[in-house]
Amino acid sequence: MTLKFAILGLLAEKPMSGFDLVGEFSTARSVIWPAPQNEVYKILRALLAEGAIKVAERGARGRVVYAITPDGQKALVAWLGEPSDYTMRYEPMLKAVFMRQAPPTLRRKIAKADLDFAHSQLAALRKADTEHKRAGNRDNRQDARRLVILFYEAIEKWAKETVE
Amino acid sequence: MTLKFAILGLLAEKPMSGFDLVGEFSTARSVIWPAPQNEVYKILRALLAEGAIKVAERGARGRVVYAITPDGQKALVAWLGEPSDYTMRYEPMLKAVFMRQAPPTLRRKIAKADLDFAHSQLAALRKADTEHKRAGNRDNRQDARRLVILFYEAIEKWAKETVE
DNA sequence: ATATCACATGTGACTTCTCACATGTTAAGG
DNA sequence: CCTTAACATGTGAGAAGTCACATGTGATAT
Repeated sequence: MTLKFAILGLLAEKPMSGFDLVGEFSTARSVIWPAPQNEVYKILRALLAEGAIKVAERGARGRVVYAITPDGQKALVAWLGEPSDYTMRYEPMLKAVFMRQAPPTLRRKIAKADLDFAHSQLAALRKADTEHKRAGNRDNRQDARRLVILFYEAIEKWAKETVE
Repeated sequence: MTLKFAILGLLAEKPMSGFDLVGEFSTARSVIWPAPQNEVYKILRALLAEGAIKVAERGARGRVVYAITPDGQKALVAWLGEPSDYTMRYEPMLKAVFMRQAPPTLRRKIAKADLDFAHSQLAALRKADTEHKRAGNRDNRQDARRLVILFYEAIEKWAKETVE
């Protein structure tokens, strides 16, 4: 059900088509909550059926742009207000739990990979940050970007300690 | 498939029954990778079928204790060596992305809840840390605990900034 | 013109996950 | 003894997520 609200949240920011949404989930943002192309269209149909979104525009090549409805807005805020599920699924963290089962060389290799990934993400996030500031348009994602930056800095710190 | 290795990893630390494993996944550790009771038994049957684990002991009330086999050890290390999937599923982080869709009061409420949760987790983790140090037995989980502590400290920092 | 590629959505089979319920066994207390 | 609670595993239905493939359309470059 969480993915449903991820899609609804994106549509609350601006109207988009299924194709656009697939793009959102397959790039930088996919890191926070992944979604196969398939699911996106399925959920759009469901959201449409329950009246949370509506067809805003029909374009070329069968393109359908959806926009959030007032009902959808309400549903999104209601979800935000509900107590969160604090369980996490993050493979690198699970691997850390069992790392000691592997020889030191492998442990260092794993930490190195995590470090590289954290660096690439941090670079992208910081670039997005400065670009948003330069553009000066209001930025709905600043809270999240801050959180994700802190998150990868934590990974970075851990990985550095572990590589040594 | 990740859950399979979570179970295999736990059995690599010490032999356990399905019931024991269910307990592992429903307390502190569940926070890293959740598993319904149901799945645990199903995966145990699968692991047994592929020879990654074996029956180590049969106890009262139908209790079956499983232990990892050399093949299982190999499979675990092979999994550790594979490139990680860096996609994350963590609802609080997703909510942060769409937070600005909610009024400031609600935003503060969400951040407060995250802060409280981070605090409770940090307290538990630090307690486990000092206990392990006092006991002095070798600690397979120290890397992971360090990572999780850094993670919750990041959450804590973000939540504090956001509550203000 | 027409070939090619990016755009755009869809279907079906399969695995994993979740929820709810069902069943039998031993330990422990009154 | 006998009830109760914790121990221990299991089944089945349905939702959500994954993988691979299929289909059609419009832009653009040769």
